[in-house]
Amino acid sequence: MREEMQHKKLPPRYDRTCRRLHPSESLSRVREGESHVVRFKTPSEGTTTVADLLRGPITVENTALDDYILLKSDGLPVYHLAAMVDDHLMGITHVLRGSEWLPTFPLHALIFRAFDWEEPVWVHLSVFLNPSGKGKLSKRQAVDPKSGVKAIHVLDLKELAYLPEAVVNWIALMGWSYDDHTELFSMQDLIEKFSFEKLNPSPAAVNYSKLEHFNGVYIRDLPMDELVRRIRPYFTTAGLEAGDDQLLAIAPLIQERIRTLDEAVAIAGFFFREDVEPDAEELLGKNMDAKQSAHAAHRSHEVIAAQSSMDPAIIEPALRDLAQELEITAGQLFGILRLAVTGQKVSPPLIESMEVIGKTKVLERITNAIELLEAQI
RNA sequence: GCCCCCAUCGUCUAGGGGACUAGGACGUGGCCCUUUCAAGGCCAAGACCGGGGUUCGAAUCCCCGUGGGGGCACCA
Repeated sequence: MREEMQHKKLPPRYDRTCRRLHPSESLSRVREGESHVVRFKTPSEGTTTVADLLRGPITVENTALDDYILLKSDGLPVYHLAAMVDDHLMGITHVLRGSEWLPTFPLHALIFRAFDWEEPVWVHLSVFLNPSGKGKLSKRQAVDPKSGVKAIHVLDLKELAYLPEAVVNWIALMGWSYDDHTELFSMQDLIEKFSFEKLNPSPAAVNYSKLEHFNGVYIRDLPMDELVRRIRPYFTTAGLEAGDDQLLAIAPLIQERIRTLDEAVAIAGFFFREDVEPDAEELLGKNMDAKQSAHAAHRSHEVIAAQSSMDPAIIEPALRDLAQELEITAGQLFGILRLAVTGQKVSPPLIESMEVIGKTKVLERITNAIELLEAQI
């Protein structure tokens, strides 16, 4: 069968001009070099029923179907033909694909039937929608915090410092569930527990906050040395020289505080910087003025300097005693020291952090803070 | 416009005629713990899209609306 050159305005479908040509005429016109394509001779009446594992039988009027092109005028097959032949030749038993393929599903089944091939089991999965639930999640969508859209490509997700196991778990639970309460699945669990019956045919909006949650769960579940291995690259990228011993020391301090791996640098970068630069105003203790704060810092310096070790079991009681002596709360005192030592208002546990940083550097940083405070008096 | 698919808390979902006062998770709010932030514990608010049927009985089955999604190439 071949197609005449026609230039109708937006024909909804092929008008079947050449459908009734005798094969011998088609053949001779092809031999004369006439441009042609090969189409599927779709039944002109009746209905076609195809079966999807999740959606049951789907019936369409054959009149709604076109005589689809199978071989293009350049002789190459279109996807519809090529993929079906390929699947058959490879002995594919189950075809799992996105529901956007539903409209061409009848054609695909018809091709199998025309060849008298055994049809595979067809499963049309639900599509992922944007976080807003409006529109299909675009594969090419770039990271866009405004719309809540980040990325869906695994490489992008990795770039965003998500753990592969968290991503797997997250995606597995979109459009599929195991029961009414189990949420954590390793790849091995999924291999064992996955079943077609529990697949959900309705579209699902992606929920990145749930990915964050899973990521936190998996980070907390990591053995310490593994956590070190995973966060190390982010320190390197940030230009911070972090030894494994040091990273191993801080890992327990940050493990339950980070939701993505790159946050390790933001929360713990101060461990590896030569100096910290606390904001002078933030250095003030809660409800305290510069003079009181400077005095507290000064006394802390003396107390810490006097200790034989940076062991938290020794430092913490000493500092608590000091707070009592200064008639301020431990929270007030720790607040000042936190800024002084870490340069941050939010940090890993202070006393433990000081131990990792070491006495010399801690005292240096406190001295620096005292200067900043005294300048404000 | 035409065709197809889908429809339970804001989101992901459990549910497949009575077990539903509709369960879990994320998120949100509150409380506890606490040197900050987290983590953890406890509590709370929060849904069966609407209307008709079927049935002794519907979140569950059927129909019609409505809404959402997808597709209408000599791309894949």
